[in-house]
Amino acid sequence: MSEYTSEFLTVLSERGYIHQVSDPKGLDALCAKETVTAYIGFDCTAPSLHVGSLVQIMMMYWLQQTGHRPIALMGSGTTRVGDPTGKDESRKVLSDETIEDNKAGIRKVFDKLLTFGDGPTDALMMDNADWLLGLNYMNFLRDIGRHFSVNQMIQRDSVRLRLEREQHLSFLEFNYMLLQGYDFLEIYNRTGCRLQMGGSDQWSNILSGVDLIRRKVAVEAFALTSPLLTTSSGAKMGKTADGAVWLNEEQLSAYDYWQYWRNTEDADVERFLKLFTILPMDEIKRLAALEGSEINEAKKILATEATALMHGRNKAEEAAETARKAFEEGQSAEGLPTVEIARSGLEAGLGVLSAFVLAGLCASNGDVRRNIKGGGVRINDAVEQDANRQLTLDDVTADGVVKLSLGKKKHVLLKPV
RNA sequence: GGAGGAGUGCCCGAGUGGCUAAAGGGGACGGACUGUAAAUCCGUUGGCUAUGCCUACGUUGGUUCGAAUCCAACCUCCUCCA
Repeated sequence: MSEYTSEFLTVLSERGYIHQVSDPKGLDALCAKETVTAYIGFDCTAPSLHVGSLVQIMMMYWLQQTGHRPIALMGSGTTRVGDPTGKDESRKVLSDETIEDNKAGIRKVFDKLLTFGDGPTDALMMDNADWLLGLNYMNFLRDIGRHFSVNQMIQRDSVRLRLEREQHLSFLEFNYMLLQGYDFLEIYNRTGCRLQMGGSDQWSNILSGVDLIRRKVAVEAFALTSPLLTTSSGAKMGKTADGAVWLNEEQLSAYDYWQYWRNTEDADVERFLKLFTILPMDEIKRLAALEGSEINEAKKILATEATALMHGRNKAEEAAETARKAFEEGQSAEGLPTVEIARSGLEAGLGVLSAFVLAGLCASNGDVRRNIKGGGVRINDAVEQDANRQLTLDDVTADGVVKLSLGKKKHVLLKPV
């Protein structure tokens, strides 16, 4: 199934976005014939999406680029229920207000990559709260529930595995596929959308919508999932020491975002170039052919291109330049993350411990002490071994800052104001 | 409704009266080696106004000189039966 005729599926396929498609030939024919509307759902559990969702976002980008219409579905309705799919039972109950705030933050990402509007291929933003919150249980059971076969539902991997291992499965979880299926039907009715995409873990939920649409309105709908991404050494994408790699600049600076991609493992470079940049394929092949330390060139391009998509070309170039100065010339370039402190505080003397905590480099004074002991703490590029060292105005460099470093990669400039 | 089991640090998981800020593993962070990579090796991994003090083993109370460890009640989760 590697040969597609439609531009959309060809691009997705050669760039590695496709894990499973419900009816490859049928979908391919549809995409080649007409403007297809497709949607992906996002829950509003955090104020920003992170790189874990980036594959899905990029699929929407390519959908629009190849002449189709994407719909970003905000799952603020399902978020109010709480997605039970995660194994952690300790999920917070989010207030309506928080969910609305989160939704606002998440929308920003889509504005960067998709063109919204009323044209035939302009993207749409929808919210399942609009139809889920007012749902009447009896009506839902009668109109939607009747079309779901429990016999089939328990065949789904997500359910079957739980049952086979005699693990608990709540009725709420069991219902989740109905809700998501209903979303698909509702969106089809409103927009004629016939394709739902998502991560591979969403496969069975998407199929339930495909089935529902067939039963309810006798139309063939399609499911397309992307592979679950891990790094070559098996770690989940998007997790770092400080938490998730957020897409919004309020949560993660463009510089840090650039650094995240710059530190990609060798083995992932080609895959990530295809998935997370929009560079042409022959350019990617050229970069992927680099070996040894030359791979670093490919990583820099990956970082700059990926950052440009999220934060704009200027911010990406700045981040690249800052990194070049900091790492290749050893200067304390201006673009490094900067924390402002009161000049009076420095005059009085500021302890190293406090300084590193203040700068956000360490979690606690003890954390700083440990790193001092381990030789990982530097002030203005000089290793500091005295935990009682006081920073004063004498430590301010010609650039008007004090450069604090933790390890070789993390730098923060303290700027007295 | 009945019977049984479980809740330990970021996660998994030992511990069943003092030697326990709590084995071991994972993860993470720092160091060495490199290419701001991987692998490997070494170190660290509750907080503080720090030779001491405080907080911590689901919650609350109790027994005890002393409890993560014993007792009681409660909460939560799980399994089986109905």
